[in-house]
Amino acid sequence: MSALLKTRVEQTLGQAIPLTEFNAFLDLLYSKSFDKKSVLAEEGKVCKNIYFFQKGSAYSYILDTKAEKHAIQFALAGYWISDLYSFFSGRPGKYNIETLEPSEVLVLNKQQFEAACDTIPVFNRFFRILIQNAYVSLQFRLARTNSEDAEFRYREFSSLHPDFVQNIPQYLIASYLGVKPQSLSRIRKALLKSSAK
Amino acid sequence: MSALLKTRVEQTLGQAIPLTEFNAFLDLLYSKSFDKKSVLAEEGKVCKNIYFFQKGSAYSYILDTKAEKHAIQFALAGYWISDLYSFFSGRPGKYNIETLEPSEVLVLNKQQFEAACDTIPVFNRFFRILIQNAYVSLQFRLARTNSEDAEFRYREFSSLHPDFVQNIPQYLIASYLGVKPQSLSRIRKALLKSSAK
DNA sequence: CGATTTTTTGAATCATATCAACGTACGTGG
DNA sequence: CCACGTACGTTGATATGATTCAAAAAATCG
Repeated sequence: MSALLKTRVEQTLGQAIPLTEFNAFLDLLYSKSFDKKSVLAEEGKVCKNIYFFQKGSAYSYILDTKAEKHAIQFALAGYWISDLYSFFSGRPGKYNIETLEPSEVLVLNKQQFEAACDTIPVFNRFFRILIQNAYVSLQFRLARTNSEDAEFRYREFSSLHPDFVQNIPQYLIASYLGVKPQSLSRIRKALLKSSAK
Repeated sequence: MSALLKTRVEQTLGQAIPLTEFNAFLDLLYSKSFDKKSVLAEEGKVCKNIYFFQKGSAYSYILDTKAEKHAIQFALAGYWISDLYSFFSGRPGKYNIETLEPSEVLVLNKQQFEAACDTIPVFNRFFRILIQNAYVSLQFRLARTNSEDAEFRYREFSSLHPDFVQNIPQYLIASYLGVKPQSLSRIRKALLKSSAK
């Protein structure tokens, strides 16, 4: 029984979920531990699972034409992470997912996912909302990248995701925000100065 | 009967679709004409339709904190456009959609959409793929914005979407690519020069 | 502890934005 | 059908935010 998972699913759905349904869902997941730097998904390979983090953290990234990493998404305890495109389409993924710490995750694979959607209507809805949310947050992020400068984006990110700022290395946050680590370091310095006054 | 729609749906699905199923789907859509600059969706209002363009063109955009427009998506004949987030969630939208020319579109509203998903399994799959594609192309776009310079992005955009370059005003393409119109003008000039040699 | 990774700092450079002006095209009413 | 106004595109000069290169300082890990 994972209280964290239940809470999070209910938050996503915006409604309470009967315990019987939740337990039916829980039966479809299995628990797994990963070392630091474990690879949960790899570019070019089909991503067969969705991961729910109970402990630890991970991030997904893409390699650009110069083989540089660009952080796409972060997951801490209570977050889902996957290459949803590859997972849903069954096509080779474009992203990599790696743990940042030793982690405990619940794994949902494609067959069980389909079983959950087919047999538990509320989970059909849940996963539709999951991809919607992913889509919306991407749209928002792109709009911000195109319209605000790096300092604005970092401030917004900090207030929206203080947990990420606490737990994710700064060079990955920089990458997520679309700036170089050196620039983020300078931005933070400037913010500290101005808030000190 | 819209041959264009049938072709496009089959392309998206990657499979042929029986004529009976297609006609059942077509019955759920209705055709409508719009003047230039018609508003198909508006920020703050629930977007109740998905639009398929038979003729004409449109674009969706978001307003940033400085009230500047940022193009999100374009639609020419053969393309779908909507505020999918608002459409699926039933929540107020964050985007605006406006025609660029007098247009003829097929309209699918939420009830008919749900009817299509419930009664025609292949359309359930179709719409799931539609949002997946939207999600994937956004991910790709964000990765590019964060990793490549404006000239690269424009060249890639031109080769990927020559139809957009032909039919969409340059200042909107600039906005879509996350640069100012003046900069795109200079980029094009530089490209013309280098290709002339 | 030593080794590696991450963060900071400085100086120079670069890409894109900004401001301002002018040219061009388009379509709308006279 | 032409003229006029508005929207769009181009160009130049300058400003600015962010990158790059290089190196040192700080933090983390085995």
